[in-house]
Amino acid sequence: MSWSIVEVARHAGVSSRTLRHYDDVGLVPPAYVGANGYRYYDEEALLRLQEVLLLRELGLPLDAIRRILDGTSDRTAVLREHHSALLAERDRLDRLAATVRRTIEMREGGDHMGPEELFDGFDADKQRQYEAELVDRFGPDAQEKIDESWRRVGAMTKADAVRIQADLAARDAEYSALLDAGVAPDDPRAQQVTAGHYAWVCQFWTPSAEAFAGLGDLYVDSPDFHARYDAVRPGLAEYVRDAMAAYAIGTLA
Amino acid sequence: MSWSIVEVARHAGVSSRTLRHYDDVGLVPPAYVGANGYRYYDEEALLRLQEVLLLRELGLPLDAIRRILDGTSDRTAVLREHHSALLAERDRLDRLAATVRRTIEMREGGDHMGPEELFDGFDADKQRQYEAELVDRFGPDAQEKIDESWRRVGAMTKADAVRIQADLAARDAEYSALLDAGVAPDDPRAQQVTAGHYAWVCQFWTPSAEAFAGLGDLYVDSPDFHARYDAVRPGLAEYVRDAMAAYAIGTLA
DNA sequence: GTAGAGGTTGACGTTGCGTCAAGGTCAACC
DNA sequence: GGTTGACCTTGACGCAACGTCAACCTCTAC
Repeated sequence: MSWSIVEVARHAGVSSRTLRHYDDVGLVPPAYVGANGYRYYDEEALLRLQEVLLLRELGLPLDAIRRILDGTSDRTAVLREHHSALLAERDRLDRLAATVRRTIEMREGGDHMGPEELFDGFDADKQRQYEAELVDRFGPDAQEKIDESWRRVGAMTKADAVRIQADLAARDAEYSALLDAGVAPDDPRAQQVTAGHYAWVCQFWTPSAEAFAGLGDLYVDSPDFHARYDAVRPGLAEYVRDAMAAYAIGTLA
Repeated sequence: MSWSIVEVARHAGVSSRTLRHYDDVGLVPPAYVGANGYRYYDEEALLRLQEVLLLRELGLPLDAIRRILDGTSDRTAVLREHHSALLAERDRLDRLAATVRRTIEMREGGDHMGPEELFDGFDADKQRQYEAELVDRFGPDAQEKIDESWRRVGAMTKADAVRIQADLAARDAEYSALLDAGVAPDDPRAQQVTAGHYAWVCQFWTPSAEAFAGLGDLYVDSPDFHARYDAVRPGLAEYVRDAMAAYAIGTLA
């Protein structure tokens, strides 16, 4: 016995378009094509279709389904791999949802402060930008560092912020004086200031050597950071970057 | 100051193809196009790009990003909605992973039995097919019922299975006799048999009226079930379906 | 013959690019 | 000026799994 495409589609709960697609890709061919050009399906084809629909329901791609049904892949192995992929994707979405939630909370404000309040003129969105840049540059590990910095910042008070800002301003001045005096960025005097700078950053997160040097790059590459340093003194962003790079190589590595 | 597309791409960590795409869709236009036809980006364009990349990192579609940046959508509202969608998708993947895991376990066997052992000639894959069909027909709520049936079946013994199979065979014979005697499916005599049938099904799961009638449909629509009933007596599948439908309307609804 | 349901092929669309072809532009170097 | 290699353009096809639509043929009942 055989059925037309619309009969099969109705019975199987799919569209005739889907069935034609499956025929086109060789996944579920009809039993035969009539003289009228119509597709007719028999019971064997229906059973194969049921198998396909079941596996598709599990989220497997059509190509994987074909390999299973044609016996070129082991069904259990494919399902295991798929299971792992599903768990990984679920975890990724979980983390992403947490990131979005935190972004929402940042925008709505709260009692605790964020690092943006430690940098004049920066807002939550820009901070997010720099975090994304860090992750882009150093890979997903950087996200852990960023999360760590949020925890530390979350524990700070306004008084802490005032002290940290004063500390930052003082270091700007120190770097600027060294630049004026023609002290090379890798000179011990400059490196002493950079050690303080490093300690300052460690209030938020503990960068590796590479990350610390990368942070210096960010000061130069980012228009906001660059403008901020140049407002203190032209060329300061590059100077600080070079001092940080030297410190990363000479002390942190 | 302005930068060429490759300079921007390198700095931002995206491809020039991406930048051209963003220009094409009006999301991040360059500051100007030179006489040579090249795109040049200024700081404003870079900042907009950073915003785009940040929001894309959060998983937002480009169209949503555009609406946010153009001020036609409220950023927080969009993020809230996106957050909900992410959680929903995460949950869906979680459930799907659990289904896949269970499918794997079924294929690897175990000590406990499945309903397929209660229906001669059915195997794990076909059972999965029918579960998928039930979910398709009645929505995700059916999955809970299926899960419930697995728990009940898991607690059964082989002796239970023998009794249940004998019970099933007896009911087949009863339905067949009624059909032979020309008793209408909604006749009280037939409905009495169907009451027993319903109780039989309730050993596995407790169907709603709609689901019970749907199960009857499944007996007719599914080639395997249909063949099984027809092996007892031609036309029996339809008869049972009609009896079940009458019982669903007259007693369960 | 007509009307309506059913069926075909062909083609475009979806989202966000990756890849490639063909050809022009730029800058450094000889 | 010519050459080379990097850079840049537009145009186009591909990806995965169909949904949608147009144009036209087929089937069945009236």
